[in-house]
Amino acid sequence: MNPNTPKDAAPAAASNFIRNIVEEDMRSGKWNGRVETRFPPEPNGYLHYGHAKSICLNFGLAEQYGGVCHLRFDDTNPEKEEQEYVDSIVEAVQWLGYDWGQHLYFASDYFERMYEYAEYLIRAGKAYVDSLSAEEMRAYRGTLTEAGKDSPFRTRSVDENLDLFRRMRDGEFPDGTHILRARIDMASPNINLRDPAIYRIRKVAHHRAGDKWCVYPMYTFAHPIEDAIENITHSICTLEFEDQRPFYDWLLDALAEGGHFARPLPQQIEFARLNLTYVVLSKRKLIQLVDEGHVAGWDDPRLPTLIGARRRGYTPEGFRRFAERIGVSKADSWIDISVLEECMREHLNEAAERRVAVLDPLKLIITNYPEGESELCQAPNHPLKPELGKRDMPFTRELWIEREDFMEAPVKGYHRLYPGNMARLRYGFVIQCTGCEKDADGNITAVLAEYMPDSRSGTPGADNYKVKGNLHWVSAAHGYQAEVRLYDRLFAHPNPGARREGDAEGLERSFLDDINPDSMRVIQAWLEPALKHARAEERFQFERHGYFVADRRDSRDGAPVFNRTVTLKDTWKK
RNA sequence: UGGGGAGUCGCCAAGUCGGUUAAGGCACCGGAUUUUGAUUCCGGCAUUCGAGGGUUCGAAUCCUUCCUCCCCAGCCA
Repeated sequence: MNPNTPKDAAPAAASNFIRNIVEEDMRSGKWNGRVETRFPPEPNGYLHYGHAKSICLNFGLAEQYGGVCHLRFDDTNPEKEEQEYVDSIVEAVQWLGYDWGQHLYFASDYFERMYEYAEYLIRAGKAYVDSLSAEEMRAYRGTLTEAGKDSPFRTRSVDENLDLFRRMRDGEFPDGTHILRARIDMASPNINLRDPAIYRIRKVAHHRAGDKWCVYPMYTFAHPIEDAIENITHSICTLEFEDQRPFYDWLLDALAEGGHFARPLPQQIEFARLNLTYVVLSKRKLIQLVDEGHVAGWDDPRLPTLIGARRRGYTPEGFRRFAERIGVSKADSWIDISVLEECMREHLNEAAERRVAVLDPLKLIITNYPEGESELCQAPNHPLKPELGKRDMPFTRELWIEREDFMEAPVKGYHRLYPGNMARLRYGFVIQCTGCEKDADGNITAVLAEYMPDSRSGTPGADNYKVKGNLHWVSAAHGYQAEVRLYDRLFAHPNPGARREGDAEGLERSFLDDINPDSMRVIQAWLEPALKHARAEERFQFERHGYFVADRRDSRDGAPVFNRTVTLKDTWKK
């Protein structure tokens, strides 16, 4: 086995409570070995890192147990949903590498059946049309500690309810005048069971159904039905829906009793949503960041959207690795963003070819190297994969090196360039620093050094010199300048907008106050010639710096623009 | 003060129908290799499971009291 193969290249699936449920169902034969899950986004926004966890969970489960996972759009609220979001979601899930096959569904395609089920509920005495106003309904609902009371319309006859509901559908009433409610228990300690609303009048065109409907089902009513229609076995959602599970079961049970669905019925299972430090994931905050121009758009590489992550250079494999690493449970937890970053590094370390870039250039003059001459040095494209070959890097008298690779007065432990010290120019020669040049203000303008002609990498003499320092370089005569964007975390605080110790009483913080002013630095870097031909979205490790990707929007043929995905780990404390 | 959840190492997280030393990962700390101060490799890292009481030969696992945190009163999802 290749010693460089990461130990978790093919990680054994760790046990978690959802896998346990599925495995128990497999053992008991509850579903005859079938596993069918679904990722059910509402098309009212862009997918973010939190969705990635859910996508990996649902599709991953299907993948692991030989089942299928549906991509289903929960488009029951025409006022918020748009086709644009459907398209972006499809693209994002595909980008993550998941395939739903033929199983692309829309809740709106079930509207007819949902309507029929609603009528069935009315006929079964399990639903009624209420004509209270929204405010009255709220008042009748009671509070967390007080029971609610029955609406005066709760006792309407089946015929009257049916008549009213049909007229709601036919558009006879304005929005908000009537509503269909499940008839359960206004005194239930679970507020979600106090006759929840299941169908409302909304005279709005739907992005797919057009003008066909003026009554739309509520999530509470629609979701269980969608699951049942699609024969979902395990309906996985986040914790805040836990209180709704009794209604989920009540509804499907009622429909099963009426012969509309066969048992066993889908099982709702809740898990804790993702919380990440240094990141905001709430839809409202993301919209604000975009609308107020704090970032350049929904695909800004600093945004935690999947479309942003893609531009940033994050990889689908990295997200999958991340999902597996953080696990699934019901405990509220905060994952440090560095875990995600490390997952990206791990994948990129395997996947990305190496290149050289000088981000903060300082001239290095090899005083004993002839002017006007050059020779080719060979640099491996990937140290872990020799089969990827090597490329040429021209070596000349004048080179660009990193400004931080020289110190006139070195600090303790520094082992790069300083007067008298030897270091290796990676893939080139060992040099000995002889001094530096300065301008009138004392700024260092060039480093001077002599090279050891017999120390060339790859030759027998290369090992004659034992040096600790190893620096990268680009020939001043052959390299070229290009735009590189150095991205960093969007927020400078782990919990943006949260109160801090020592905050004055009553001080209100906004997450916007915690925006990192250095979240993006645009520089002109010196790049090695081979980088000129990078294709959009091609990823590289810029040696000793980090991972970079050719921007998919702004790169041009022969002129790629690079985005920094994530830095390399650096145990040398500056 | 109603209901529903959750509390196991710095961060995640197994284990929860009681049974020898409380999985694993990440982080961290060594040490080895290394032409990336990267990677890789080896080693270390909870007498303790939110707290107290109890049952038991034996408890993170059972009982009990308490504490903390999260969610629910949209005609949103």
